[in-house]
Amino acid sequence: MSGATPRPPSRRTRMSRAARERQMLDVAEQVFGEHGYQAASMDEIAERCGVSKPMLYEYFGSKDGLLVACVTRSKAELLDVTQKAMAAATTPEDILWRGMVAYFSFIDSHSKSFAMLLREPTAATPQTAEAVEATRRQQSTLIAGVLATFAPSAPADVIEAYTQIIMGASERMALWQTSRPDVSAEDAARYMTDFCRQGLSPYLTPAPPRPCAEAPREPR
Amino acid sequence: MSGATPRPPSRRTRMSRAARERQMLDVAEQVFGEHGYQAASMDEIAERCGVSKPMLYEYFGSKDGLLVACVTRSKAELLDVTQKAMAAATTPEDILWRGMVAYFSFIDSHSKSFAMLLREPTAATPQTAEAVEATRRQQSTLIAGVLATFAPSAPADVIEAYTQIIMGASERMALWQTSRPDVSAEDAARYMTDFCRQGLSPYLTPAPPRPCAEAPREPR
DNA sequence: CGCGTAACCTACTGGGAGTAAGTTACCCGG
DNA sequence: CCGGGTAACTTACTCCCAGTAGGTTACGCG
Repeated sequence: MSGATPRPPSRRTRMSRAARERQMLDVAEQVFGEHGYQAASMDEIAERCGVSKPMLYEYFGSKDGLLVACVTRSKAELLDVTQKAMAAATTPEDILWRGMVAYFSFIDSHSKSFAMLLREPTAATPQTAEAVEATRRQQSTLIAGVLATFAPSAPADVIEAYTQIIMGASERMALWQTSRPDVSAEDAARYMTDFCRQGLSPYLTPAPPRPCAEAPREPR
Repeated sequence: MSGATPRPPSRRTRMSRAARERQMLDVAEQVFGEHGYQAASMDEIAERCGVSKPMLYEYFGSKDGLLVACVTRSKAELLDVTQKAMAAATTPEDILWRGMVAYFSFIDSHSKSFAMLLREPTAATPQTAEAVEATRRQQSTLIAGVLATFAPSAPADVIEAYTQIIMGASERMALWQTSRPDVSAEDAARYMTDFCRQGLSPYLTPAPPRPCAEAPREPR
């Protein structure tokens, strides 16, 4: 590697497409994370790559395409991490626990950029929204699978609803965790698994004024 | 156009500031809801108001300011609706139930624009993010209050975490509900309250392989 | 009736997304 | 070593839209 010396100025290093794309995704993820999608400019991303703007368009088509590519890469990484974590589990509860820890750890390490993804989905075109939604679907499938194992007696609509609940709760929890440095990924995972397992019941008063007959009825 | 306009040419009605502002907010809420924040153009909003763009800037300062004003108005409305609903309740469970129904009903009726708010928070400036976050804080306060009543024995960190969980779950549930016409606001509320009350425990297998000693530990 | 002011306008600037068309460096077969 | 083909890269634009400067009209009111 004679010319691979890390010198930013003067000498422009010409890169292979694959390498340049990877670098662009790294830079884009960072810039999007710093300013948010809308405020990030393609010129800035190009400049930080040491390259001119049309290259970005050559490789990713549009600003939106660049975001989609970032999302897609993260999605793959997240899926990989969570699946690997869950594969090591034995009981359903353990699956849930390990999955949650993996999820919160992942977001913890990618916090800035991933928080952006969670809050800024529909940036411009439906394309982006679709990519983010695809990530959710992927996670949903995973969760729904766990739920089905966890609760084989639950009807489909309840599984679906609870999957959504868990998705939303996890995302909010992740966002909250990034703003609370004293809350570790394990803490977040524990809150989630505890809540999923029993809800509020551990804290209910021992003699609750809860006539089950007239309460908003049981899940059918 | 060839003069086929349904309204007479001199119809340019001059309005009081208050009335015009209200109209602008109505139109903006609709346009933002239709296209999303980023894709919505100030020119279109102005045109639909039958007014020119600088008027919008005169009254709201910026595109962002307009969004913030929309959010603020919706926030007040939502708070009003949920508080009124909860005031009529008797037991803590009833509070939760009524609050949830009110929340989902509100979003159901404002679906397009409110879904936009839920998914598109950090549009441009921190100002907008702040306004949306303020709405969340308001709701969080409400929820945390209910939780404290519901579960007086729960420690503060659990209350905080569970509040976030419920917030996130509700938002996701609301989004899901808008895409599922067969799910009513009451259905959504029922899923939520059931999950909050007991989590997954009703569906757990009667003889669960759950050694509590090594399981991710209980909420402290 | 005229005068102050608030509602409203036309016509512009500026910045960033996206593009057309040209230039340079690297690889590879003679 | 040498051309030439192609992939990496550039300059220099266009267009669209947020935001603005400054002027114009209509309404209330003394």
